[in-house]
Amino acid sequence: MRYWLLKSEPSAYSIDDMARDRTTTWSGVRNYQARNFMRDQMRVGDRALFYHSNCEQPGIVGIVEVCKPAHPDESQFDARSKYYDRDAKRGAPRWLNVDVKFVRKIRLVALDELRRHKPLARMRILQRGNRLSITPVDPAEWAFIMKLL
DNA sequence: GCCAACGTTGGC
DNA sequence: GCCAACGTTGGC
Repeated sequence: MRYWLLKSEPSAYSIDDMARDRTTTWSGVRNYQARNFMRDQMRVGDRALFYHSNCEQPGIVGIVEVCKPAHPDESQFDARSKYYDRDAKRGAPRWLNVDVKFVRKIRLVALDELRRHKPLARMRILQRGNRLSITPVDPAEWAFIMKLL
């Protein structure tokens, strides 16, 4: 089993939305590296940190679990969606998504707190210029964060 | 709102 | 295949 970090802008989809919905389709990912993580490495049962980005208090706010493996992202076929991709075909979908289910909310572990912990220094989220919305989390990093809670 | 960093596009 | 231009991300 692997560990992940999933970014979401709370103005678009927050941990409270996740808690209300219980499960959600992680659609709208339009980056090949992130897609490949979902397609090639994410498995049902993998756990992920739910991270609020581009907001007043960026940081980790919850835990979710992969509950359905990668399948075609429906929004790529929807001409009215901002995620529409005219080059994507039903027979050859370009974009995939997994589904995730809510596990629990946690206290905010803010970005600046993460930065203060040496064992977390290599986390992708802390590297400058990081933009990937799905990143692997090392098991040791995961364990360290769980102890902070 | 600014702007650095990054991924993608497209002309050549 | 190179690389400049462009659009997006996301912390500040």
